Parts: sequence; structure tokens; C-alpha cells
Amino acid sequence: MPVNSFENYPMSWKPVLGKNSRHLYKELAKQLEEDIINGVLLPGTKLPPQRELADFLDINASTVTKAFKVCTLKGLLSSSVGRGTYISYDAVSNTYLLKEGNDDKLIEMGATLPDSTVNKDILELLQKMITEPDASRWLSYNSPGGSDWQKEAAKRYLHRCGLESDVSRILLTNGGQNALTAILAGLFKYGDRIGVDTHVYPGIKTAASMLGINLIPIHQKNREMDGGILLQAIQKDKLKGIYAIPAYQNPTAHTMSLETRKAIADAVKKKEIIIIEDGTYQLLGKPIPPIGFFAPENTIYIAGLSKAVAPGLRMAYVACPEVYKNRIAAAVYNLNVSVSPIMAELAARISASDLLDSIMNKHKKETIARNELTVRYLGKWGCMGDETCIFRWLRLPGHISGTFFEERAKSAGVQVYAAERFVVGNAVPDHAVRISVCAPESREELEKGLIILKKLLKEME
Amino acid sequence: MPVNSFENYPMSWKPVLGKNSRHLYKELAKQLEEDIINGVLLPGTKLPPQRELADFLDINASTVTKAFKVCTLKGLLSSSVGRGTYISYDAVSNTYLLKEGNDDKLIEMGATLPDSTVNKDILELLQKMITEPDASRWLSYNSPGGSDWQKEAAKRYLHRCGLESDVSRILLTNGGQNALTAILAGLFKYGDRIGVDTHVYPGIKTAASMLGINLIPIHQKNREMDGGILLQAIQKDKLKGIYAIPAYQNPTAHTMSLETRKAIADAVKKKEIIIIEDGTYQLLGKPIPPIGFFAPENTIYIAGLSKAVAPGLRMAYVACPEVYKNRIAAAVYNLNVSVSPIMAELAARISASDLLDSIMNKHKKETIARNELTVRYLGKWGCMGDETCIFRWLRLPGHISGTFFEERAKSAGVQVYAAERFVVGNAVPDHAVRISVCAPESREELEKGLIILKKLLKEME
DNA sequence: AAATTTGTCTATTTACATTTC
DNA sequence: GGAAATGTAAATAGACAAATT
Repeated sequence: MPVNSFENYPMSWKPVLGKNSRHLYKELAKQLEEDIINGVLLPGTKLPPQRELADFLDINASTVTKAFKVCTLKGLLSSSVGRGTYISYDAVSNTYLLKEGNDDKLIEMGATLPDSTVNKDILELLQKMITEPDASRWLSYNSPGGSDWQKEAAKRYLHRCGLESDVSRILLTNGGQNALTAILAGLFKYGDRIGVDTHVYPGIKTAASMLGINLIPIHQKNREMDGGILLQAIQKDKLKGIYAIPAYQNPTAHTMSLETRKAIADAVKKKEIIIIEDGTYQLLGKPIPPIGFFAPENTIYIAGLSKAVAPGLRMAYVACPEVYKNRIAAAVYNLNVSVSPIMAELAARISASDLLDSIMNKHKKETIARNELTVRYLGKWGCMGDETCIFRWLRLPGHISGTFFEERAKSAGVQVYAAERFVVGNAVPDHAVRISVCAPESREELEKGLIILKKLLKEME
Repeated sequence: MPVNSFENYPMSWKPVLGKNSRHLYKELAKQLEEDIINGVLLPGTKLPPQRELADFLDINASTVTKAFKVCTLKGLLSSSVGRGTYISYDAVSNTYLLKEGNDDKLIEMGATLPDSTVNKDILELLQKMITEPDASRWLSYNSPGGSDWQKEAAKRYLHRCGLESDVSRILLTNGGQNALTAILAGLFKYGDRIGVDTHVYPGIKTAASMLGINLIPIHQKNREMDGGILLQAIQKDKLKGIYAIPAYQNPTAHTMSLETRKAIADAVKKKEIIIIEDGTYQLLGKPIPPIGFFAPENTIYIAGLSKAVAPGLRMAYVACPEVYKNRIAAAVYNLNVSVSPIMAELAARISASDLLDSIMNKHKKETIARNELTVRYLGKWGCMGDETCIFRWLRLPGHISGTFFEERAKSAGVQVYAAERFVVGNAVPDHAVRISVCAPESREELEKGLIILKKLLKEME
């Protein structure tokens, strides 16, 4: 046992354990959590090595390991062998993006929503649908997976996304988030690790944290995952899966190159792991083949209609290899038994008809117009994105943090989301915010928001 | 270390570990799981004490503990201090009740569904609703918790269930199963234990198993939980919560006495734990106050509309204490972001209008008629239930197992569900099957099924 | 390229609590 | 009612592997 000569040792954290605390590891974990939440330990801080901390506290190193593990599963820490343990950048900002009503008169440029110009067309279809003779059957129980014709319609939708599938591999869920949670719950278990981009859709962060699944950021080259780095990471971090959004990555609006799609497909095939491909924005952009096209037996593809068609639909189509289908279906059943038959039918009729084209065109037109407006005001700054993407990644001048800008924008009347909300584990957050161009009610409202943001940016330069 | 003189020791299980297996506890757990699944170890079998097994294998007792724990979390074992470790009765029959279409021409008396007589009325309401001027807003994003007026309607519905609540404590979910999973995921964590009846709604079994939550059967008196036994169990098994269905318990159709409701309320208040009260069938039976009435600060009440109104609605109202609301809301958000605005609105209009009365009356009339029919055929046998309950618990003559009867019935063309599908942990399954009286399309179809079941029962006497 | 740093994981030791007899 | 049986869980020791220097 070491003597207590640690007063001069450069320890970033010096917890005090009660002399007669009954459960050392629990108390240590609790103190660590409190110190992180109270800001005593800041994101990015390197903790002392487990052995040093153990010596300092005069306890066994494995006890420290166990305390750290508790916090790691909560998403507060991330560590790697040889390098050390760090406080996650998203430890504090892990608040989920829930808002109860539009409290103030904030201009909404936070949530990623499509414009609502097409809702009338969809409603017309619904009206026709429920006046049909045997419409009341849609209030009965439907088979959990949806009817055959609904899956045929899903197949058509997936085909548009560039994926050749088969009705036997298709599942219906209550939207993309529902699909994602079902996939995580059905195919992964407590403690498993999944590789993701350094900044990622927050929905997967909260769902993974709820299920005790760890997200590991994959370092990037050219603003996207890199095949070589990914291969190493799969091995090193024992990843059980990858999550990726190749078309208009949320939040960076980046479109993944064809080469990287192929490289990722090769990597998951070689290592025999699962890739969860989120095709939420696939139909908005250019028709580059999805990763699932190159690795059909390893890809769970999620095609959500909420962002591409209408938010109120709450529907997503999932295409998966047969070996995984039963497990995902069981998880979907656990989460919600089945989707609403009316919504399933409505979505199917949209997907199988010309209405889908008309809807996509209207969305496209509106999105392009709004992006033109956005570039006109913010083009001077690094406003990453594309004319048909419903959000942009605004890189801030100087060393302004996203959180700071988000707060300032909110005070000025505009809701945007800071990079810190999206960052994963020990990755360093960009100096950026995500701005949603289609969420404001009208173009006029958007323009108001853009004027406010531009003024803020100018002040900060 | 002991010498190997165990050949004569009466050990119920003698696994063989490879000499140079690197991970003892994992291999032991794997073998145990395989032997259970392959039927080498039968449900109810007592395993050797951990120390005996450790001696036999010449390994440390804690290694056995760890192997057992892996299997316990999978729901394969259940153990208690002093008594030993047993193979769960539901270890093998843990198949979830999913059916893809009505494969054969089986008469459906398995799934618990309400009759479909009211669907036309609901559809009419929906038609009116979506022809209103601003109907297209229901295709936009709604606030995750539902609108204020929708929550007001929910409050009325809950009031009918005998619960005084407040809009600030109400949440909307995609049906009862969705609510249950959200509650389990939001308020409990991996490894937590929840007390349940010995036979329980299978949906909670699969959801709990997915989340790594253990269900502990509470031994019964007079066919229901008992306050005293419950108090002991909470302490002994360190229960974090209770799950109960006081009105028409699924599958036994038992209605809990007022005394026991009060006793359970007292127990959870005293021990400061959570009770999840499933009020799915509350509106069908007599208006006895729910447990939540006596312990409002400890009760999460689920009022599902799928079984009481129409399956296609996929909607449930949750009333919970304020301290838990945010955690459940976050879980709901993770599972499905929000409910479909159209369904939420439709459900609200039903709940707030006279239509609800009319619907409940129609259901009641049909259910009574079908139960009369059922008693006429099966009344001679122990056919537990009530005239307004949509299912019955048929106790089988002699020592016929539920599984055996289910198989025979299926061969004869009727789907029923065996007690083994519902039993929890080391509880002993009843000799019984659940029969659903409202699931068959028509009374004629029901009668056909009843004739078949009666014939089978006669043969077995 | 080898030595060192550092986190991860498994088996073990030990204390403890509950149930049974 | 006390001893024995039995499961639970924390703390520790030590082997291992990846990353750093």
C-alpha cells in the first residue's frame, strides 16, 4: 500500500470517500456523476489513471474500474486503453430535444421538419380512403407486420431509395425513431458498442443510453467515416454495429461519397457486423446508391416517412436481412404491438401512387427556395448543406462555441441547436449550430430568423 | 480444494467444463442455457447449490454465481436465498404471441380482442373530423405529449376509470404495450426486479426480458396478491415496483377485492416503490376504485383504449405522479417521438363525447351475449370469468397441462393459449388455458369453437 | 521496436442476508 | 430460536491487450 504522498501529484480529480462507506464503487460513481453535473469536472477533462486514483484513495484499482464503468454506461465517460479516461463532451448536454408546445414566440429553426405544403393532398387521400365500403376494418387489429399489399408499397418506396428488397424482409414501424429503438433493443444488448459519426442524430443517443448501449465516435476523414479507420475501430472497440446516415447526415448535412459507402459496406461484410443505415433524407438528395445496396446481408435500412413526406404520418419502412427479421419484429411488438392500421394504409397508398412524386416535388421546390434565402443571408459564413436538404450546419466564426451561439440566438428569438447536442463521447464538438430551414411556418418567418442570425454572426466576427 | 468424490452425490445437473476453457462463467452459462432449451433440464428442476456445483467443477463458488446470474437475467432461472435455484417454468415457453396473418382457418380464441361492432361508429367520427377546415394540421408535428384539449379528454376517460388526475400528470402513448415498455424503460434499469402475479400478461414478460428487468411472482391468497406476502417480497427481493391488473386480471379474469387494492396501496406507500396499474379492462367491469385511487403518488396508471374501444386506435392514456413524468415522457420520446396526431385527436373526441358511452354499451351487450354462450357450453368445467370480461380462464380437468390442451385444441381447429405462456419464473403453472370470447368474428364462429372445446374436455375427463 | 502506460475482464476471497430445518 | 444451508454482492488479485512514448 502506498503512503499518502499524493498532495503534489497532478491529479485532475481528488474525490474524498467517507471512511466507513459501505459500497466504495457506488459512492465513487455517485461523486463522479455529481462533480460532472455540477461542473466541477468539465467535459474533455482527463481523469487520473485508474491505478493512480486507486492508490490515492487507498483502494483496489478494480474498484475504480467498476465505478468508472457505471458512469461510462450512463454516457458520462469515455475511455480507451493506453490513452486514459475522459469526461464526455455530451455528458451535460444530453438533454433530449423535447419541447412542450411553442412556449415563447421563438422562431423554430431547431427541430428538423419538412414544410407542410403537402398536408392537404395527403388529407384528401385519407378522406377518400375512409369513405370506402369496408373502411371500418382499419379499426380492427391488423397483423403486426402490416398487410402484404402494404409491404408491396413499402418495397416500391424502398426501391425509390435505391434499395432492392423483398416483402419477406420488410417491417413497418411507427416512424424512424421507433424503428431505430426496435433495432437497438432487438439486435443489441446491454453493454454493446456501436460506431457512429462524431456528431449524430440525438435520437440514437438517448435511445442507446436508455438501453445501456454505448456509442463510439469514429474519427473522420474529409468530414465522413473512413473505411480504414472504421476497420480498426471495429476490432479495437469490439463494435457490434455501425449507424450511419449517408444522405444528408444529421446534423452536418454531409453527403457521403460513393467510395466511402462501398468501403463501409466492405468493412461490415468483412467483420460480419451490422450496419444500421438511416435513409431518412435519401429521397431528398441525389440518387447515390445506399450502403445497403452494397451489403444487403449486413444492412438494416430505415426509410422514415416523417421527414420526407409528412410528420403526422409517423411511419417508417425497415428492410433487413432475414436472419434479423424475427428479432426486430419481436422488439417492434414489444414496443407497440403494431402500427396503426389507418396510418399503415395511408402511407402505403401514398407510396404506391403518383402522389409520392407530386409530394416530393412540392417539398423539393419549397426546400430549394428556402435554401436560396438561407444562402443569401448566411452564405458568407460556412453554411454547410445542399439546396434540397432541410437543414444546414452553420460553422461559427472564431472560437465561438455552439452552446454560446444557441443561447444568444434564443435570447434574440430564434431556436437553433448547438453542436454540443449532437457530439458523441470524447469527440470534440465542432464550433457550429444546426439550423432547420423548413421548420418555420413560412418563408417570411424563415427570413426573419435569418436576419436575426446574420446580425448575431456579424457582431461576433 | 475438494477431491473428486462426487459421483455418488445426488446432483441434478453435472456439466462438463473443457479443461482449458478461457471463460469459465460464460461457458457454464452457455451449457446451462443449452441444457434448458434442449430439454435436458426440465422446468421446475432444482439445480445443485452454487457451492456444491463449484466443488464438483473445482472452481470458485462466485464463478457459479456469475454464470447463474447471466441465465437469471435471461429469465431462465429464478432463485431465492436459503431455498435454492430453480429452472423457470416459462424458460422454454417464452414465445411471444405474434401471428402473421391467420395462417390456417383456425378459430381465433387466443388473442384478447374486443368485438368489432363499434368500428363503424368510430369511422363516422373520423370522417367528420377530417373534413373540418383546418384538418390538415393533424398531419404536422404535434407536441409530443398531445395537446391540452386531448389531455383534458384523457382526464375524462381516466375519471371514468375511477381515477382523479390532472392534465399535468397525463401522457399519451401508442397503446397499452407502448405505455408499459416506456414505463419499464424510463423508470427501471437493467437488473431491477418487479413483482407480478404468478400468471401475467405476456407483453410485460417479453418487454421486461428485452430490457433485462426481472419479474418476480408474488404468491397468492384467494387467487390474488396478498398484502402481507407482498410486503415481505418487496423487502426480500428488493422489488423496485409492482405490476398489477386489478380489473379482470389477464389471463385469470380475476377481479381484485377492494381490501387487497387498499393493502397493495398501503404496501407501496410504506415501502416507497412504484406500482404500475394496468387498467385495460377497468371500464368493462364493475366500478371498484383502482389502486391508484388509494396511492396516487405511487401509481403509474395505464388506460389503454385498444381493448376497451377499438384495437385499431392504438392509444393509451398514462397518469403518473409528477416526479416520474419527465422520465416516462423521455422514454416515450425515445420509443416513438410522439403519437400519431390523427389518432390522438380521434381518441380524444371519443373520450370526450357521448360516443364513448354508446361504444361501451354495445361492447357490453355483445360481451354478455358471448359469455352466456360460453357458459352454456363450458360452464360445467371451471370456467373462471365474468359476463362482461372478454376472456375466460378455463381450468382443465384432472392433470391435463395447458400446453397439452392448447396443442389438442389447435389440431381440432381452435387457437387458445396455455397457462404456460403466462406463468412467471418459478411459479407453477395452473392446469388451465385462456379463451378469448370476443375474438372470433361472429357469435356463430364462437359457438363452433366452443363445441370443439367441449368435445375435447369431455374426452379428457 | 521495446518498454511503459492504461483500461478491461475474469476468478477469487470474503462478508452478509435470508430461508430452512 | 439458533444452526445450517444457500444465494448475493462487494472488494481484490492478477492476467491480458491496446495505445502511447
